[in-house]
Amino acid sequence: MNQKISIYNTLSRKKENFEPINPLFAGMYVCGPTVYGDPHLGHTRPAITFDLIFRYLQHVGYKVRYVRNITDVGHLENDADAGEDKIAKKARLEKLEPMEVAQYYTNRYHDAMRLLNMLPPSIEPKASGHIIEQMDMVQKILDAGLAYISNGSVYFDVKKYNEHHKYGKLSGRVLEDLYSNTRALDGQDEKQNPYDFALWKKASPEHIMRWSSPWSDGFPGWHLECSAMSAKYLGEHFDIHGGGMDLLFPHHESEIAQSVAANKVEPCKYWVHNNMITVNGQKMGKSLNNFINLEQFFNGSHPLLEQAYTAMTIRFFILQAHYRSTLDFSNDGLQAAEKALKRLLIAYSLLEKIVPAEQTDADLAAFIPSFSAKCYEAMNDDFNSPLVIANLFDSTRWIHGLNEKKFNISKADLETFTQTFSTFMFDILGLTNEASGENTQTTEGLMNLILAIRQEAKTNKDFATSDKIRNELQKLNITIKDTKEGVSWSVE
RNA sequence: GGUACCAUAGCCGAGCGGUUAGGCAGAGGUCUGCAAAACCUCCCACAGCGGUUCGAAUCCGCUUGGUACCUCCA
Repeated sequence: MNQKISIYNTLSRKKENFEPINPLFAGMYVCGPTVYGDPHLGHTRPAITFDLIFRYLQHVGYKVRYVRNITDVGHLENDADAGEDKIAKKARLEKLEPMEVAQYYTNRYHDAMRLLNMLPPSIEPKASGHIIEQMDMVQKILDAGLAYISNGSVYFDVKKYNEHHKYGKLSGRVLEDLYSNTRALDGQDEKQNPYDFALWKKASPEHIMRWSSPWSDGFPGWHLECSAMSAKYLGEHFDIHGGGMDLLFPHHESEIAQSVAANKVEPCKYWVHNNMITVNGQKMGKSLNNFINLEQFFNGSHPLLEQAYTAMTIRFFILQAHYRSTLDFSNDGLQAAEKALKRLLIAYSLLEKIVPAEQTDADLAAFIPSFSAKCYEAMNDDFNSPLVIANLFDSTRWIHGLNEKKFNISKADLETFTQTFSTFMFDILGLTNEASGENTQTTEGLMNLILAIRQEAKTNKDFATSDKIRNELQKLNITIKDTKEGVSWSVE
């Protein structure tokens, strides 16, 4: 690898050098969505964060296996015994097969991810397809003596585990505090201690998602799927485990405990957590009922939205903040992102049209390698996408200078410049020009005809006609701009 | 209450001990029949109080304010 990446590890609360377990290969597991509702803005944060990491690791030469699960069983709506599976509940409400619900929302999720230009993960395993692996893991933990059976359910024995390991090492908690701070919930009589968590839950008669097991007809517990599936596809010890900060405790903490109990090894080397998207300073979340669906962004239908925002605007908006910072939703912020992205895209289209000269001016010749170096430096420093964007903006000054023929650039340097810009903008940040490619030959021909007529009117100083054409086209969301180089048009 | 973390110009948002972040908005200008857009220039902030240091937005302590997790959550 020609780049040294430093990555913030939640486990050590420090940036560490990224050194994968197997040189040249990188394994990354990310907690995916529970498919019981439409994807909302909150879902895009981890998706974009780990898409960025995936893209960058690949770019610098790692062979990356990126695993992101689909949770279609097992997440309880409330507390243990009184709880009902989220998918099952939705299925009951909508009178659908549970798998129909899961499939529907999985499709919706995929559609949104595609629009946001996410690369698909290498493997996207479903919890429901890995019941056997999860049962095996339960048995291993039972065999290790770190779980107990209670009324058909299997619970992880946190207290016993803690005798030889440290439960709470990831989230910085100590067991004694957990004990005194755990709320008294209903139906905890099955547990020996309130902080124990379920590995297998016996299904109540009305529970429609259930599988046979040695312990009971039931379903796997909250945290088990990620442990089982990551081990299956990435090995018992892999490189990166990612997810939202809200999953730190108890989800990831429990994953560590389960994996250590079952496999005698911690699941991963680097824990990476993205921060939350907030609305008016508060976390955007399903449970707080303050989330905005992605579809609502795309059509502008949510009351908090002043307008519709494209997928790329959202992607850019998110990339403009570092993944470990909270990001507050605002119309101002999104509108700023929309304009800023447009400027970068315009700059790139200008860059593509630059005609090279014999030689490159000295200042520019110095800039081009430093531009590339700074972009790599930013990405190497814990994937600092806002800094990459700042560097792209710095380069636009040179692009405009070239466009106005203030500088000269050689063919080779122009290629390097274009390559650097395009690599970071499109390959690594994963931005795209949504508008391009929409215009058919017919449209192109029609527009050329209309603009020729308008130009004729202008030449004849018939501004009434030329303005009429411009205004009427504007009503069709086609914007005409008279520039020095000629007339340009674009569809909004 | 416990645990983690944050506080940067009108707004968003980098910064990790010493020289410009960047974007949006705003002001001036260039271009233009007029628009619009674009481009150029300008706008120098770090919650408060102490401390460490030759030097602190950056390290330490305290205070204030805020967030997340401790129950499903991206």
